Amino acid sequence: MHAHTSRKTLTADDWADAALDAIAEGGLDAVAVERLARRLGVTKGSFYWHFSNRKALLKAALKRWERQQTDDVIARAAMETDGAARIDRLFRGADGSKRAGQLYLAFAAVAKEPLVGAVVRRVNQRRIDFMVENYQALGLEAREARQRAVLSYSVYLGTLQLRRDAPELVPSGPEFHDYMDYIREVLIPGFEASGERLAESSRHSR
Amino acid sequence: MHAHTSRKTLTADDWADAALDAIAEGGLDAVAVERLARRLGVTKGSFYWHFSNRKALLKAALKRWERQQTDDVIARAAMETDGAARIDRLFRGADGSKRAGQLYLAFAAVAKEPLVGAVVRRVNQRRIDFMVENYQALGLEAREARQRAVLSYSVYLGTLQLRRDAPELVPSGPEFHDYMDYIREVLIPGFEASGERLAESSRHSR
DNA sequence: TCTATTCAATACGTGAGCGTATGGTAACCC
DNA sequence: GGGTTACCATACGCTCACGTATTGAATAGA
Repeated sequence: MHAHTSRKTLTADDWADAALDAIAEGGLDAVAVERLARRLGVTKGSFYWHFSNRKALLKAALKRWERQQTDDVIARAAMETDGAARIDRLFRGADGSKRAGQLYLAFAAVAKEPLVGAVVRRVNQRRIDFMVENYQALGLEAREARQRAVLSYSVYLGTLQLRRDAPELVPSGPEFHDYMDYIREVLIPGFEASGERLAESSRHSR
Repeated sequence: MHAHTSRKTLTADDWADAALDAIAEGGLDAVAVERLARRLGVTKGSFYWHFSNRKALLKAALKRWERQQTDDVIARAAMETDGAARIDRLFRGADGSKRAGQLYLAFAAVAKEPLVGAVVRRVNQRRIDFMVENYQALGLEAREARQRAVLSYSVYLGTLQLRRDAPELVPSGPEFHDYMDYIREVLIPGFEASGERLAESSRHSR
């Protein structure tokens, strides 16, 4: 179950990953040296050899997280050919990795700490910039591309939040695809629901 | 500056309000008995007379918050005549009270605590239900009304989050009204931008 | 084999926060 | 005015977490 049975000696990255896991599950407070040590099957003695203090661990964890959530995610999405598919891919990511969402929310919750806040701002910045590019690639001029990007990203964040705080409220199961189609229809210009089963909806003329 | 100069003796509600203030500013961890006491100009002795323990204070604070964020907010929005105006009002509320937003995010961040989580779920439930009613009042049938309600509420939450974590990214100043009009146009069926100044936008045909 | 380096265990000191116990002081009641 | 009640202060013990200091063991290199 635990990973500490594989290698016999720990690295700084092992600690950083453990910190990220802890944050995802229990928030920033869960990053407690002794608790992580127990989790890794060692004691504090190990930790203070790899890091000078708790803050250094946080920096390392934040660094890893930032890379994963910008370069990596964007690189993966950039593999799609057109802007619409990229936007769609980012949205699917929201549903996909639960850990990623938990991590963002946990970090964002303590964005008041300057160390964390700076990284959170950069992550948001890069994500939205990427969104803007995608919308521009779809033919929108700068101003509207930015509006749509911000709105889309807000939907992303809000869905993340709602799925965590009240999962029973967000459509799932058979209604899930309908809901996703509706979102795409609203947020992706030129998108039309495949099945066209939203007969009387989407036009409010009643 | 502080309010403790007005009355000479504290009440349980004073403590609950102080707790809510602390949560809004510093998260749940900021609810520390001794710190609140200093803030109120007294010592722990006072606290443990009004409450049996910290948990009891949290319960009281949550109770107050739940009422404020459901009954009160909804009652105020219900004063509007039609559904569109009500939805619009709820969105304005997001921009209005900063404290309310901070409070929601702070509570939601610790929704894992059963005590908090139950309340957060109820608050979300009632808000979304109210949204659904409004969309139904606009002529949408149940299924689509729910989809739109969830999406709108997600936008609400996401904007809240984004305004806190990266305020420079969300349109403000002169662009703010344009952005709000865009949001309304997307989320409120039958809405058309008043000034019609979105000449070449809002139709992606370029 | 001897030794330096790497990694970890143990023991200790400090501070913050919770909760308890007990004492103090006004106001009010009779 | 003596006593009860409401409200608060002070002092104490406990736990948890951070960080330091010191010791221990394994491994690699010479």
